[in-house]
Amino acid sequence: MTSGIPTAAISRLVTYLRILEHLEAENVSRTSSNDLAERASVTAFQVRKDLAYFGRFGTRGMGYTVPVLKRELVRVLGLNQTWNVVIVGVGRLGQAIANYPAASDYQFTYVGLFDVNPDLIGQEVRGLTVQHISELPAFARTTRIDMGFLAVPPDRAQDAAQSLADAGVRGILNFAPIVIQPRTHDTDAGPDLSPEWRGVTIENVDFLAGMKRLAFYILNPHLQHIQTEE
Amino acid sequence: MTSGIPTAAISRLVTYLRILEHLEAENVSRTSSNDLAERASVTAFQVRKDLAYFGRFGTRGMGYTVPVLKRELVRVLGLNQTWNVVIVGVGRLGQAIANYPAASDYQFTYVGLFDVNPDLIGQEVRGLTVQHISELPAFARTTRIDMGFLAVPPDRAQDAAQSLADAGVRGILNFAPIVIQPRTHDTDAGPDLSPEWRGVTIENVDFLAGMKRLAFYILNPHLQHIQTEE
DNA sequence: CACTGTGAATCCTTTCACAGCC
DNA sequence: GGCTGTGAAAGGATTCACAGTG
Repeated sequence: MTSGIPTAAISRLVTYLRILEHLEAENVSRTSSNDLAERASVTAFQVRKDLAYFGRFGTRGMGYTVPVLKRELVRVLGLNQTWNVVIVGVGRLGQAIANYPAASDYQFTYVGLFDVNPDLIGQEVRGLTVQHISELPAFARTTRIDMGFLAVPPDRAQDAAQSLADAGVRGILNFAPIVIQPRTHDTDAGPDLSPEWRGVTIENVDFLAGMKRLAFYILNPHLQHIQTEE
Repeated sequence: MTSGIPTAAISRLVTYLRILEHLEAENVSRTSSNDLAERASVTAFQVRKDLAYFGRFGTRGMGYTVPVLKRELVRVLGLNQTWNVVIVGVGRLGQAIANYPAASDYQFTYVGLFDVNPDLIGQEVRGLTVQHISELPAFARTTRIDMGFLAVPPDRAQDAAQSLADAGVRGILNFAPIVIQPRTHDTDAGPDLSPEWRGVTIENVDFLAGMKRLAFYILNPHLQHIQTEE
């Protein structure tokens, strides 16, 4: 990371935000780097450093006020604006995601569901009609799509990812157990990203990988790390 | 990590293994650090270093033979032995996991499903009868449980994790959006893990966090990182 | 000659100690 | 006095250059 903010810090910010939501729900109005650290299973140094990357949100000698820090983290993470999401792949996993209660927190909105299975097309899932993936380009011309969630079988994931990139999404949350290859074209200065992949971010959520890592750490407790986030 | 193996290396080994399975399925018999690197979106240095933590699996001047390297990674990751898994939480997400096709690859076997919802108890899911979570201790006395997958709502996740630890699991794959707190008891040398949590590894698979990180990186493309694994 | 395996160098992340402020 | 914010130090992870070998 050239610009100084560790990617792990972003994961931790998400955790801090969740803790603040919890504290707010319990009407706790103040907290501290120590309190947050304990709840997040990190050190207080880490909490303060992570927050310091983005500003000064506390009061020395006092700590943090829950609603203020929460608001600031929401802003930093971009959760105070709308995000239009499509899901590609509406099998069991895609439906579980679509129906997951907290997933439409903040301004995330599912705007379209796509699949190739004729049995699914036309079905209603969470108030949306499943469309064939071939409808995605037309759909993208009428509706802004910010993110795509990819919950198709592994052998279809690369093509589906390409469809999402072609549709102009800015980010892909990939549930399939593959590494997505952004398409490249060759220039004389080596291969370069195709324009539809410029600035597209990919996050992987891969439980098969998680279960294999778990096997490894169970067998090798000496290099244990208590808790990992992919 | 005091002992020298970066945790990120383990994630990458899982990726290399997947690539090797893919190559084997296509009857490719040889590969190289360069080929693996390209497919995994990392550098060839990284591939060689990651493999070197565990042994010498290649031939200088030649590369790696696919079945050999695959077998070695399977062994390193502990996938050549049986793993008995229970799922706690058999809602939509738990069922999607139980039915995910590749999840019973290698020697992973689902041996029990648990929930608290009366509508689910007694139902068959993937050939197993859903039991009430209160049956878990008795079940654990008759069947060895290696891992627990935790797919319950966030407000039940801490208690369910405790039940899994009490049942003697060695690892928890946590799908709930919370940080699990291993129970501690206080000694004069500070707080210490309770015995049931000794050596228990936790891996988090959190798509809500993934979607929030995605929002952040879409908004901050200058600190982009192409692809992250939680 | 090609490609692996690896100590050394670099880079990044976390930890620390303390200055700054309420 | 207590707790945040931060430059500096320590610790890890990645990159590199090249020695080693079929």
